[in-house]
This record gives sequence, structure tokens and C-alpha cells, in this order.
Amino acid sequence: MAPTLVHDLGSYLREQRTAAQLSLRQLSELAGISNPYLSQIERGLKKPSAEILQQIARALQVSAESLYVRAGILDAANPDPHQCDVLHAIAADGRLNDRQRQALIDVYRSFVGNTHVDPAPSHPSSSPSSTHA
Amino acid sequence: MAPTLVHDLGSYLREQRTAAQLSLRQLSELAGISNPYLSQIERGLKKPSAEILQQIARALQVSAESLYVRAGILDAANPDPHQCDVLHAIAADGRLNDRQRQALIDVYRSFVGNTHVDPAPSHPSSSPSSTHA
DNA sequence: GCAAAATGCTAACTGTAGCAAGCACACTAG
DNA sequence: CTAGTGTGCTTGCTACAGTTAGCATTTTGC
Repeated sequence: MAPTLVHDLGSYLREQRTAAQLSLRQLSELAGISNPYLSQIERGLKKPSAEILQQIARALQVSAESLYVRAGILDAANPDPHQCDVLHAIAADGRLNDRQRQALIDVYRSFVGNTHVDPAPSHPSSSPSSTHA
Repeated sequence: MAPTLVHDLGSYLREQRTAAQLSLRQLSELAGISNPYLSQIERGLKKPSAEILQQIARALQVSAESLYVRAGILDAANPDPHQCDVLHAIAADGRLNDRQRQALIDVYRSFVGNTHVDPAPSHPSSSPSSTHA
């Protein structure tokens, strides 16, 4: 797709690595990959697979998702972390197949009315519902 | 690494594809990949990259994350952003009354099996990964 | 001054992801 | 029975992710 993204990923990784006071070899050892390869990733010469990214994320103690987003293999259109409504949870549940997902959504909507999930949460802080049912 | 996971991914994909009434060629076209390759992925012979997974996820209209988890490149027990699982979300939803809540939970459990939410105190793997701003 | 050990980078190689071409089989016309 | 189109699968092949071995440079210590 966009090699710019890969380069951006590289810069970001190098940034994070230096911020963590780690040398190429140190981080590569931590991540379980070779140091030349890490070097090439950081300079945008190579495009790491998701597995490699995950290992690097672990070593750097950053979230794998953030790296995936930078690598362009996950959409940045991620909902707010603290937003935890039912529809989002259903959408994110990998154990459900599509029809199950839809069924749950239908049931839920029949209960609460057709408030559909808005991509831009307008007032996230206000949890209108009393936590007490 | 774990070919079992890859095979599991393949089965899952084939399941989703047939559920969506799509042939190999149809889905491969939708996903923008070759049909032999998709066939091999489904049978666990090839290990698709995250990019390919994302394209397949889009074509199948399932979340990329769920495929990543199945592919073993994202942790299911993710300490990260969307920690919102369905049961927690249902429990937290103030718009539901108790009966509705229970109904939804029942439906959900009938779908995913009775894996009940385990508020596991152990967060064994990485740290909170505050990627900060 | 010279070693030794850091640092990051280059070169050559291997394995495999992902492709285009084509096969074998099933089904439905004609 | 043969010709068409659908299904999924096998076969090479190319490109590139990721490796090991080693280079050039700087820094530290004698």
C-alpha cells in the first residue's frame, strides 16, 4: 500500500527504541529477531510481518495494535478504549460469526430501541444510565 | 510456530465463507487475492500475512482483529484498548432491564458456549502499554 | 599508541508467501 | 454423448521477509 506508512512505522520504532535506551542488538535480542533485520525495519527497507511486529511490540512494551495501525494493517478507526457499549463489544467478539453477531444486535436493538452505534462518540464521559439497574 | 492455530484460522475462514454463501473464487475476488492461495490458507497450508488477513476480513465483513487473534498474531487476552467483552458490556448497560439483560446473556452464551467471563486477576503478559500521547 | 567491545549497516543466502496457469471432478444444458 | 460452466486443488514460479556472517565506525580502557 503506502510505503510511507512503513517508513513511518520505522521512525516510530526507532523513536521508541531509543526512548527505551536500547541498542539495536538489545532490542533485537529481546524481540527474538536478528539485528540487521530490525535495522532495516527501522529504516523502512523491509516490511515486517505481523508476527514480527508483535514480538517487537512485546519487547518495547507497546501495544501491538498501535504498531499494526502504523504498519497499515489495522484501521486507525478504533473506537474509544473506555467506550464499552454492547454493540461495540459484539462487533469485536471474534467468537461470533456474522449471523450470530447480527442476531445479537437485533435482539439488543429490540430492547433499547434503534440507537445505532455512532462512529464518533459525542459525549463519552456522560454515562446517562445509572449504573444501578 | 503453531500450525494448529493456522489450521484453526483456515477452518474458521472456510466456515465463514460457506456461511456467507461464497465460493472460493468469489471470496478471493472480493478479497483481491488469488483463489488457489485462499484455498491453501483455508486448508492451513499457507500462513497469510496480516495484509492478506485484513483483505479477507473486509471481504467477509468480519473484524480484522478477530482474524488476527485466530492467526495468533494478536493476543485474545489483550490488556489493551477494547477490553470490552460482550458480557461486561451487557452487564454495564443501564438501558437494559434485568430480564432483557439475562435474555441477551443467554443468547450470547448459546452462541459462544458457556465460557463465562473470567475476571482473571492475573494480567500475566505485558504492562498496560500506555502508548501515551 | 593499540585492543576490546560497543554501535549500526551491508552482503549473500534460505524459506516461503503469494501468484498465474492449468488439472480433475461435478453438474447442467444442447 | 459432448460442450459449457461451476466447484476446489496441484504445480511451478517470482518476490521478498528474515537469516547468518562480517564490515566500518566509534567509544572505552590499558
